[in-house]
Amino acid sequence: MNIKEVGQKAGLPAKTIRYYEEIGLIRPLRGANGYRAFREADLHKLAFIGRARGLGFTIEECRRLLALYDDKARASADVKALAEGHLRDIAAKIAALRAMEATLQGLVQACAGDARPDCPILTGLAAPGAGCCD
Amino acid sequence: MNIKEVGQKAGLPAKTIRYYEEIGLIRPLRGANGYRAFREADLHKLAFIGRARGLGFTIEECRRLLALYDDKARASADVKALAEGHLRDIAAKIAALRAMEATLQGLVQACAGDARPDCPILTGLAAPGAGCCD
DNA sequence: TATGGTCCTTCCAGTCACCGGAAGGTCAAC
DNA sequence: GTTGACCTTCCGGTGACTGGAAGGACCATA
Repeated sequence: MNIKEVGQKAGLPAKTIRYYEEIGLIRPLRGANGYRAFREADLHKLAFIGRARGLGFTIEECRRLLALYDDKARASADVKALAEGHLRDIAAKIAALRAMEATLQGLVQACAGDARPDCPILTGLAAPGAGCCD
Repeated sequence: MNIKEVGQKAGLPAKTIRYYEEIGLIRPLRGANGYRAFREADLHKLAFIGRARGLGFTIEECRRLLALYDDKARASADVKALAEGHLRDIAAKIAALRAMEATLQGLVQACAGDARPDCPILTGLAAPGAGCCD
């Protein structure tokens, strides 16, 4: 398989796959013409990485997940710990975004949104608490 | 005011303030010794930027917010539109994170997390749908 | 056989919003 | 005069790619 074909099957752009090779996540063979030659195992690995990335795991976490996947003597507790750590990261990000959302929604609701210049959003940013509803 | 003092008052590290000058967000004066000399107006602006960044606005959005803040003939509708656009971005990010969280939670709950190698998290990543609960 | 189009390769640079550190100048206190 | 804390600029790195240029490879058709 050439890079484009494997990319289509794994749902990843060719550029990304080259990058994954560069950082040592995958090691495809090379043909006589210098083209990368992907086997089924490479495709499998790429799809695995793609799904892990889709769940928000970092590249380094993907690397560890792949190592655990390859390690037939792994303890599922190690995988679970990794995933739970990531779940905590996700929860923290959601909480931070929700806090932003709540504050900003308060400001937006107070803003008339007409042709006049008076704007609680700007005054709220200029001096929290003094403006309106921070 | 020197950079450290203004940084403490605005809640921003000196590095960040130098960066903001580099990209043209602020233009502090310079003393005879080459040190940046910050006025009250600079501090005000920096605090404004800091709060906007804290709400997740990008640097470019901060630039536009500052321009609107300086424009006494602005329409509050323009500010509101900017904020609402950002609110949509936030909502989209939250939705994406929640989707990740839900999927990952399903996998984590199915995982025994003991010393055995069997792991629905890994099989779920290796082949969605086949593994367990994707 | 020429030619065109689509693939492949590497390398370089850019993204975003900074952060760390090195090398060197300045200032205030003791 | 000598610390030590500040300031300056410049360079490089972060994460995970993405875009583009320059050049080689492959295949089908005229």
